[in-house]
Amino acid sequence: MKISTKGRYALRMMYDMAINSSGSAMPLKEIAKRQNISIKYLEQIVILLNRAGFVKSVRGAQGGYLLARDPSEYTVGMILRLTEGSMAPVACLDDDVNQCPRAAECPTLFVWEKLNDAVKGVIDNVTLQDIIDRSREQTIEYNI
Amino acid sequence: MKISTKGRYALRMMYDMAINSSGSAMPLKEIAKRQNISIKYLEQIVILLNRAGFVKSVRGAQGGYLLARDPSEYTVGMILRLTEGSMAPVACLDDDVNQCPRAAECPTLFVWEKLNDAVKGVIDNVTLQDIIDRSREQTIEYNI
DNA sequence: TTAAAGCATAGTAAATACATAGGTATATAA
DNA sequence: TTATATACCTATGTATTTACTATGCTTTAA
Repeated sequence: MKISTKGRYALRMMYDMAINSSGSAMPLKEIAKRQNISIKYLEQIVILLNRAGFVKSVRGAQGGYLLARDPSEYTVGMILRLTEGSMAPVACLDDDVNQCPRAAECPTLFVWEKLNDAVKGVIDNVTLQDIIDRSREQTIEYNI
Repeated sequence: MKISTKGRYALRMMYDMAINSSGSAMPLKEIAKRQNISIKYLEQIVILLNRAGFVKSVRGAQGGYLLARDPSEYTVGMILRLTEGSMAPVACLDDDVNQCPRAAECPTLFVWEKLNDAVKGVIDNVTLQDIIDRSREQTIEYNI
């Protein structure tokens, strides 16, 4: 039940772009340095964000990445599902393909449904903007 | 973020013991047959439940396993944590050992804390008895 | 034209998931 | 007392996933 580095790094990367780039493209090299993550690994993760249209890429020298939308338009759930795959606790809640033939009699299904709802309740209601706001508050506390 | 077969099978095994054994020990062979799970795999899982005192074993012919306590005394969380390990979404919430040195400045920590609380809110508040009650209701619906 | 960036694909070591296999120990029933 | 049924224990195997690393190509601003 762990979230892998892929999802966590994607979130940190988008957070980093949001707070550090001001209109111009942010090269992965700098994100990798600030976040202390292998640039080569980030390259593989950002390609998912790019293909999904979550970030825009600028090729060539002085290039890099930019958020495609306002931070308030990305939920944590969007980013995690894209990178981690489904966030459902069991495969039978993923989609119709993995439907279990025993679902109707499954005595534990309601537990997984409750768990799924609880997870969704969090990840679909926290946005990148919320993370930014929260980190600003933390910084202020430190400056007192 | 998936729950593995180990945790799910442990839950099904304990549920099976609860509803099918009436005082006498239930052999794994029968549980394996009813639940359609490899008996050899169940053996490895039940050993965890046994060592933790969740079930009692009866050796020899006519032997098997019994729940050690009333179904209402087992939460889903107890069973999952025993078999799956920690249910926290990130390692830094597991224990003091995995504490991240950046925790104080971590912009995403509050998200993982909320997620952890949401998961705990479900798995620590659903008991084996709840699963039994719910499955009885389902059966009744079918008999209408 | 060159350097800095993104883009694409492959490789790899370690861990994890999901079992299977084969044997030993113990208790019951014939 | 012997056969059988069960728990118990340890090892092995295979596929997949995780978390990277490596190599090389393409694009573009300066």
